[in-house]
Amino acid sequence: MSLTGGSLDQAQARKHALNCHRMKSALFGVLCEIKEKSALNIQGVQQDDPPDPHTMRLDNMLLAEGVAGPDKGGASAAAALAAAEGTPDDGSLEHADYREKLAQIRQIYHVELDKCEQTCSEFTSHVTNLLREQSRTRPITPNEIHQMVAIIHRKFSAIEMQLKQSTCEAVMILRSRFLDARRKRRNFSKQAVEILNEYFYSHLANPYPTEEVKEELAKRCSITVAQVANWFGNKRIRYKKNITKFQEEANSYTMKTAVDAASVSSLSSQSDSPVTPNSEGYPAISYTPD
DNA sequence: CTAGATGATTCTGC
DNA sequence: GCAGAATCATCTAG
Repeated sequence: MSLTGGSLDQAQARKHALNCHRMKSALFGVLCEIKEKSALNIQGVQQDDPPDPHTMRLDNMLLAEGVAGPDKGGASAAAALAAAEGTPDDGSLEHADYREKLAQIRQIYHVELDKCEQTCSEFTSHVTNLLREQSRTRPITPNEIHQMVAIIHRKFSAIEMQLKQSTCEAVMILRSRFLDARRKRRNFSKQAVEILNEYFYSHLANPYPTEEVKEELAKRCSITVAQVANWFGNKRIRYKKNITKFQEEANSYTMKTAVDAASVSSLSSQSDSPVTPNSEGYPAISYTPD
């Protein structure tokens, strides 16, 4: 304070004198001209850069996924998902979940985008005002201000692009989660496993059900033929890998079928049992009671 | 939370 | 094209 206090008025007066100097505008003109030509000038600023194909791709994808553009609640994406899946039965619940998560992504995207745009315009006007203010005391051309604004916009559009990219990634992850059938794996019902095991162990010598049998088993278990085939494929290999581990299970099922066969009584409600007796000559697992 | 179980997928050989 | 084998991703019991 002691340094400036006394001379503040003096400095202000000098500044004012400078601003009002008759040569000021001429001097500024020359300085600006030199600046435009010199290295101080902002280099490499192309005003009309062509639309970036990467950005366009991101925009198109966000539009297609229902994240950008009019709010459809991800309906189109969910529809596409349903079409890709081809399973209209259990789809509604899954799609509701999908839509909900997509809506979350959409909301975050728009909030962040708005924030970005607002910050950009605030920062731009701040810098513009600052430069205009400074242009009174140092040579700054309107073109320079314009270029500075362009630079700011470019920086912010880079941030926007990153936002778009991460949003796209999030959507893709979400999509893959819902499209990947493995992620929707549900264990078969106890009854279904029972039916399949029953067939497997009673045909242990040749556990290769025919197409007809697979269809029958699929119907009884309320699963698809492919699932039956998968189950038998897995079962065969896992059984073979560790027979001792399955010994107990095998015993329980062979016993069960033996009991069932022995008492073909009225209590058996399975009139359409596909469990055909094992006619092959393969050695079945031996029953070893404890 | 973790290990084991389990349904699905992918690759390979026949 | 099918079966076996390996692997993945999820489910589930403890």
